[in-house]
Formats: sequence, structure tokens, C-alpha cells
Amino acid sequence: MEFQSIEKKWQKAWEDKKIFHAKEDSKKKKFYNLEMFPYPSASFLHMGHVRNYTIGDVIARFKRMQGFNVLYPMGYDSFGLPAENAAKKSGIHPKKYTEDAIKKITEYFKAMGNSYDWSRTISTHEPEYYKWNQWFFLKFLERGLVYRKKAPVNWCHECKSTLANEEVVDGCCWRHETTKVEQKELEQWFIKTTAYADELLKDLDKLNWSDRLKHLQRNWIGKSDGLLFSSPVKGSDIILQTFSTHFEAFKADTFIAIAPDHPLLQKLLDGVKNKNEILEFCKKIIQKRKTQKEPEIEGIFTGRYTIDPVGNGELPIWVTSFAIADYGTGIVKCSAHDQRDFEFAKKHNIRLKAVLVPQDPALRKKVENFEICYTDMKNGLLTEPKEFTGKKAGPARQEIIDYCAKQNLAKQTTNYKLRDWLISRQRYWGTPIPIIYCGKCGAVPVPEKELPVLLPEKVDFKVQGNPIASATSWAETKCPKCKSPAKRETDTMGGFVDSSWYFLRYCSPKEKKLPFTKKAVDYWMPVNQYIGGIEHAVGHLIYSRFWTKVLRDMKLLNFDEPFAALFNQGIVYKDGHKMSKSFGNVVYQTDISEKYGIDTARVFLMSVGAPESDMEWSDSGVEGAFRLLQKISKIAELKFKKPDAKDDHKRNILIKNYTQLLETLKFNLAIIELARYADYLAENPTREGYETLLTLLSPFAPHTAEELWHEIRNKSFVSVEQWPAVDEKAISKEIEQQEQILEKTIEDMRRIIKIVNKAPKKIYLYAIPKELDLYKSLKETLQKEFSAEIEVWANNNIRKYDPEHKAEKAKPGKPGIYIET
RNA sequence: GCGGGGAUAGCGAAGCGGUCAAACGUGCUAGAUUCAGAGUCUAGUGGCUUAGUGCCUUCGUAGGUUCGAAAUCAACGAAAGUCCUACUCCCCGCACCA
Repeated sequence: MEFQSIEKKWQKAWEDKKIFHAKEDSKKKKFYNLEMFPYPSASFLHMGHVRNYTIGDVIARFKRMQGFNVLYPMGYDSFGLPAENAAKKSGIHPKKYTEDAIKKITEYFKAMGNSYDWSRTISTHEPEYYKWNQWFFLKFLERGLVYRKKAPVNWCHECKSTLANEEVVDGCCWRHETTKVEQKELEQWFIKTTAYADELLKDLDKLNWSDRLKHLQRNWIGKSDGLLFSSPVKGSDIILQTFSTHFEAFKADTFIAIAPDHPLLQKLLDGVKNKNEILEFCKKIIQKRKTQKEPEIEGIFTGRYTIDPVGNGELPIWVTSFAIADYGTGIVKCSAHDQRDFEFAKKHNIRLKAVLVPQDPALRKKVENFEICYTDMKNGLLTEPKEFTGKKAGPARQEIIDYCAKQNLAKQTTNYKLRDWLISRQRYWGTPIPIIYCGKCGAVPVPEKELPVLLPEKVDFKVQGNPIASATSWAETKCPKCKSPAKRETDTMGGFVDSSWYFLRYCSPKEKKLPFTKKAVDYWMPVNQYIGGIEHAVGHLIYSRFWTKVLRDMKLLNFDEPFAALFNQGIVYKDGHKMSKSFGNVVYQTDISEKYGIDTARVFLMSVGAPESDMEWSDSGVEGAFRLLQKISKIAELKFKKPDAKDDHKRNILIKNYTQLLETLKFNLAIIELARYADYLAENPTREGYETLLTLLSPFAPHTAEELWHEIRNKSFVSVEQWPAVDEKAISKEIEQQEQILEKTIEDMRRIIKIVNKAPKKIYLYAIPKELDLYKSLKETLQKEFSAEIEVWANNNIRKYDPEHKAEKAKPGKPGIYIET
């Protein structure tokens, strides 16, 4: 088979003629279609990738043919650890390693035949790109959105670098799934994502994203309203802040729980005689958290008390395993009206107090005797404070907030789980952070006109720690302010900075003076269709949204959200596992393209199920897709006839249904429609029909369609052919009905023949008079179908031949049938 | 615990109020073409039944609720993978979250 030459031929022709190059054109409606750009790995693409990028390409091609001005670029997220690790291992410089990988992967991408505009390609490791990361960093710094802070941060000892919260999965590094992330106290750069927490949450409503994904983000942002209580510690100047969302029964609080890894703990324990024992205990709990999925609830008394601000007296402070340093303030006021607190108190004989009771007196007794824990903050009745005695807790919530505020007992606050974004990485292969440390002036930003701060190329990868630090001549510089000797920041930015705005760069990839041209961005953005895996739900997709909002406030953009619609493709499985090297179940692009051609892979991947659902790879399924393309190819060899009404009907109904299915991304169903029509065309070949078929096929099987398009002597590119319009007038109800009747009749005849179990010599049909002409018109088709002579009679014709009185069975839409053998 | 998605014939997968014994693909069976195979084509693929348009049983399990038809009104009746409720199982997020 010659698919390989066909594929190459058309890929080259498309590129030579630049038919997929996008140009701003204010007269045309734009459509920005984008797949999440990949890290350029030198390994082959497997079917999971092919599926993902095919979905994008089908959309791009379809929209383009529909007359949209389509921007469909591809580029590389080319900073990252693999290149650096390769350098350590084999001595290849990350730059060379990356650029070689880009060359290779670009070849694989091109071999898929996707209609990317390659003239807009970007790679984030190029100074022309990362210069703007630095520029944004400085701008954000000016706006107070970047700051440096000493804080406990996530540390992966495999990466030998810090990680953002979003890069920690199940307590492990996202790149090293079995490596537990440790906490280290380090001075690091942060971006203030929390400044936009509320807006990030609110604007989710605007987006055409899946509920699941929105939910993930909502969860991650984790907004909750509550009260912040400040409790002074007895005999100390420490004030403990506690945060409660279920504060209705605040008069019941009888003890305080603090997280074992809470920063205040050390100070709190000063002067406590069993301090070391307590700290030992804390270590143990922290250790357990790392190793156990659901560690048991444990705690130890600190020997200290708070003086409760709301008049609950002195509350003992306990270190407990269930308090989390990261959530709220890391300290909780505990009471009898929380299941966990209740159980903990009982276990450790801590005093309890009930101020929330059910209506039922018997039940109330049990609650007051602490036999059961009552937590109904909606319907429970309050007994304290006295202003609220007898009131239902739920409706009183707001009043309690007001009450506490008025009495200065607590402050209403909103808490977010979202943390500021830690961007410092102690790695070489990333964007240098444009900061200079001066003994006198402190951390001084590199002046804008000195950007980019180029990544030094001559570094020693064999050293311990960050290789960049070995570039001493680079690191040693002068303070931009006072000109005294100073040192450059040797940390680089995490890769998510690169991917937070790359979609803007595609709009004007060659722009030199700014990260992007405003005019181009105004025209192309926002991305109409973004395609990628759900695993980026809380990382990249939050950062990009944040970045967009900041740029909007900098007046660089005039929209709030970068990705109007987001599509999460399903996963490709084989033998019950996600396709991946570690399972050894990978089917590569080349495995299929060499045997069947890439179009077969594309058609199969699009036909097996809805694009958003997971799918199982099947070798026999591929054969089916291959057969379909073969079948379609063979039609080109047939002699075309002039189309009749039925041909027009069939063709137009196909266009109508098919277009509808593509609009709704039901690619699997669209391919079925196409296959059905191909069967029809094989029997009733018309040029119009075939051209339509090829046009509609071209998004899925672009090379095959292009080749056949030229085989029937067309000169243009079907890839940019106009999408056919539906001629509603050609769609006929009668033809549709006739079709159905024909099918039904054939089915009946077959059944009888099967029962008779002999080849028919002659078949007689007895139609009701009204339908006589209809059946006469079907005669020829039926004769062909059964290769037997057929006679059609009116059922009331007295001269008819009807030895078995089958005419009596005739009904509207159902002829009587007599089969002679 | 919270949330999202599922469960349909051997497998994959449509259908999401009546036209459903359930599209399409794959697998399997039979027939045709062929020395044979591959390929291609045709038919069959829940059960029973009749020279057909019939009946029965099925869409995770168990219950429940109805409306409409090519115009209107009234009455009666019948119909659920499809709607509702509960449950079971599977996948995926988040989670001692105060």
C-alpha cells in the first residue's frame, strides 16, 4: 500500500501552499482552536496522543471548511526536568537535548497530518519567549503580586527542588509518584494567586467547561465563610487565631486543637516541661501522615490554656493529628457538637458542654448527658448564649455573626484553601528569575531594558544542587541600584509560568517589543476550544486563568477568561490499563501508520466512542476503519451517473445530519453516517455525492480525502474546500417513506424465503390500489435484490394470479406476498 | 464522608418518553466468489412461532409515577434502557477541611 507516499505528498503540498496559515482578518469570524502544548519528549506518540490531537484537528479542519478563520497552532513546553536529568546522566546539554527532541516530535506531529499553522510555533526555552516570563515577573512585582517569603515549602529530593502545591499529588511529587514530598523552611518567590481567589471562583460560572472540572477547581479554591476568633494564651503573649465555619454552637467550645506541624507550636511550648516529649509526639504524627492513608486520631495535651474570647473560660490546648496546619489557621476550637471533637474529648476525658439540642426531649437528655453527639447546625435549638436561647441554629447563623462582631468576639472571614503559587525552582533548565541580591539594597529587580536575563550555557551538571550556581561569572554581577558587587538569583521559574500565557504568544509569535500584540490578541482571544487532559484541572488551568485576570487589570487584555470552552478527552486503554510505557501496552503512531496509514488510526480513534469517554484500544477495530477507507477509495473507480431525486435526497440528508453531529462533537456517530452513505454511493455513484463524501471525510482522513479528491480530477485542496450546504428542498419525506416501505418489504420477503428455504423463481406482490404505483416503482430494485422476477398486482384485481390467496394479507404499507419456487 | 461519571446483546458502543428485540463496528455462523487461503460481497446472530406484518423474555437490582400522538375538547385504557426513588457494583477527583 502506498499510504506513506500519499501522506508525505499531501503534507508537503499543504505546507508548500501554506493553506493552514492563519491571518487576522476582521471580516472573517475567527475560531481559535488549541490543544494543550506538550513537553517535547523524543519518544514516539502513542494512540492516546494521536486521539487527543486528532480531536483537535477534526475541529480545526471542520471549522476552517465552514468558513471560520481558524487559528490552530502547536508549540512546545520545552523547559523542564527531563532535559536536565539527561544532561546529568549523559552529558548532553539540555538545550541540545531539547532541541533534538523538538525536531523529532515535530516530525511525528507532522506525520499525523494535523493542520497546524507551523509558522507560529513557539518553544518556551527560547529567550524570545522566556524574556517575557521575566518581564511579567517584574510587572507582577510592581503590582505587589510577587513576593519573597521564608516559609515551609514542598521539597522533592528527587527533583532537588521545591514544588508548588499544585505539583504535589497525594503527598508525592507529580513527577516522582513514589517520592514523598518533604517540608523545608526556605526563602522563596511566590505569586499571589490568592489575590484573585474570589474571582477565580466566581467566574467559573461563565465557562463552558464540564461540571466535573469546575467542581475540581471550586474544591481546590476551597472557599468557606466563617468566624475568626483570637484567643490569648494564658501566661504568654501568644494569641491563637482559630477559624470556624460551624460556629453556631460557639458557646460549647471546651478545648483547642493545634496542628502538630503548626509554626507557632515551638513558641507555644516554651517553658512547658515535657516540651521534648510533645515535640517527639508531633514528629511521630507527621511521619504517620506520610505513610498512612487514614491515620488514627491522636493527641497530646500541651499543658497550656487559652483564655476564651467568648467567655468559655480557660480552654486546654491539645496537639491533635486531625488539625491541619494548611487549612484555616491550623488551630481549631473544639466542642461537643462535632463528631470528631466529641470522640476525641471522650477518649481523653476532656470536659464537654452542650449548647445545641434537639427538640425531642428524650434525645435532648442523651445529648446533654453526652451519650450521643449532636451536630445538626440547621434544626438544633441553641441554649446559649442567652440571647439565642430556644432559637434554631440554622436561621440564627447570620444573627450570631452580627452578635459576635458587635461584641467584638470574633471577625467574619473567608478562608480559601488556595495558596499562593510558589514559583522558585532550584533547577537549571528554566527561566532565570530576574533578581539581583545586593548586600546593601537587598533583592533588586533587573531593569527591564536588560531583559532577557539569559540562562548561562556553560554550567557544570555534575555539581550537587543547582547547576546554575556553578556559572559564577554569570551569577556575580553588580547591583543595578548602587553598582556594588551583587549576586544573581540562581533559582529559576517553575514550568507552569511558561504555560500560563503561551496561548497569547501564538497570536503574534514574532512580536519583539511586547509579549504579544494587542491587536492580534484582541482578534484571536479567547480560545474558542481548548483541548486537553483533566489532569491539568488545578494546575495549569488555574494559573492561566489567574494570569489572564492579572493582564486584564494591567490593561493588556480586555477579557476575563482565556478558555471559553474546554474539552477533556477520554483516556485510551489497552488490556485494562491506561496506555503507557510502564505497562508495556503502548501502540505507537508508527505501528498503525506503517500497516494501515495514519488516516485509518484517526478514523478508528474517532469512531470507537464519544471523544470525551474513555476507550479501549482494539486491533480488530482498526481493521474496520481500514475497510471503510478502502471502500471509499474504490468508489473513485466507478462510473458516475447523473444524480436523481433520491441521490440528492440522500446526499442532503447526510450533510444535514453529519454537520449537526460534528457541531456537537459526536464524531463516532458522524463516521457511522458517513459509512452508511459510502455504502449507498457504492451502489449509486454520482460525482456530486462522491465529492460531498470526500469533503465530509476530509477532517477525519485528510490524506485519503485529498488523494481521492485529486483522483477524480479536482485541482483544489479538499482540505480547505467549502463545507457543503444543505439544500432543504432536496430532502423529501416521500423518498424517506418509500425507503422505509422498501426495507420493510424486503425484510418480509426474506423471512418468507427463509421459511420456504428454497430459491424463489417468481415473486408476486399484491398492493392496495393506492400503493400500486409505489410498489411498481420498487419492482426493479426488488428484482435485483432477490434475483427473481417480480410481478406487482393490485390486491383487488380479479385477473391477478394468486393461487394461495395472499392478496388478502395486503394492508396499507404492507403488500401481500406470494413466492413461487 | 463530599462530589463527578458509569452499568445496554460475546466485546466495544448508539438510543435518553412510543416508530426498540435495540443503530453501527467488531467477533461468531452460514452462503457466494476461490484448488485452498486471504480479501470482498450477502445473510443470520435473545427465544418461540406462522410462508411474513405474531407472541414472549430482556437494557445493573427492586419499586414507583405519569403524558402525548398529524388541529381541538372530553372520557377511558394501555405503554419505560429512556422519567422518579432506593439499593448494588465499577471508574475518577477531593478529604481527619474545623
